[in-house]
Amino acid sequence: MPELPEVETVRAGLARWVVGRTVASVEVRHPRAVRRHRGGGADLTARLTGLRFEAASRRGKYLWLPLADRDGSRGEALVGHLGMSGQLLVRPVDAEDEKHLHIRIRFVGDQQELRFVDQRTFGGLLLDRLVPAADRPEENVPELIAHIARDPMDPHFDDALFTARLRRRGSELKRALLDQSLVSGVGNIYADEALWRAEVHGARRAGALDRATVARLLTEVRGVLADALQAGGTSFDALYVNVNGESGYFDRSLSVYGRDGLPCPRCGTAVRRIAFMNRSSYFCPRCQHPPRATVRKIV
DNA sequence: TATTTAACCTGGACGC
DNA sequence: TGCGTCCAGGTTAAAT
Repeated sequence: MPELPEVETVRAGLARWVVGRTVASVEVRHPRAVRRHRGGGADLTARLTGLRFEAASRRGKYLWLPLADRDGSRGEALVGHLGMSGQLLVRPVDAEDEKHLHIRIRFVGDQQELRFVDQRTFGGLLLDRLVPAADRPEENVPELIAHIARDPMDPHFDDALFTARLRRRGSELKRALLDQSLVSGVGNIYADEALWRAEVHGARRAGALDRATVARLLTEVRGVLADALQAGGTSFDALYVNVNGESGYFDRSLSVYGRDGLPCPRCGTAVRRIAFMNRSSYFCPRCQHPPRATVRKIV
């Protein structure tokens, strides 16, 4: 499923294939794909047609394409989230429709079109107003995601601020890592991988971590994201904005995620799976010693 | 206010 | 083969 590295690969594809093009038509085929657009599909279609995409931006797992208005002024963007199974594909206009094709955008004088395809429809597109970023007013972000923190790959990510905010949290560490208002772009898979690399158990209290541990964790979060981004980049195909909405190309590099019962690559101890937040967490019980309460719960 | 839970959704895997 | 159940997980509204 798309996390930061996958979304960044999509953003790079959009920057190459979509930026500079003017929307000729929009077809919304599934209302759920535009459920977060206040005016619905007809409104999105009417307001987007005739506008030109100026850039391709990203924060965490959100993408947006700022629009040049008809009079040249800026103010809105097409915002997208891929959810768990969403794909943004650039396809020839005569290519067969995908089974779960929900939105089609055609461009003026172009034989390729942008398609939003999403099996589980957790993702979607909307048109949103751009507002100044809270920490850097010269930078615009869609209003919808103004509350989301920068991701650790962002050059303006503030390590000291993150450390301070994390250490004020009373919740478990993994829950904090998945909180997009604290740090964006980290999902269930890469949270588990980063925690394993840092040799920290996700059930530890965030507020109980010392600064050195937080620094080590942040380094490993960046490391796992960078590795995944590199893997995503190597599979990039020129025709598709993103070849693979299903996770896959980073699978070979996963150390604990999805490896219940298999040996930890570092110490050989069997990897454990526990239920957490209605999903699964994977960890090495030797490298990542659980806090006492968790030991009681999983034994 | 801060934190936690449940719901949304589809298709593959699995058990019977 | 067919049916029912479980599972995957990002986001957010609702509940605690």
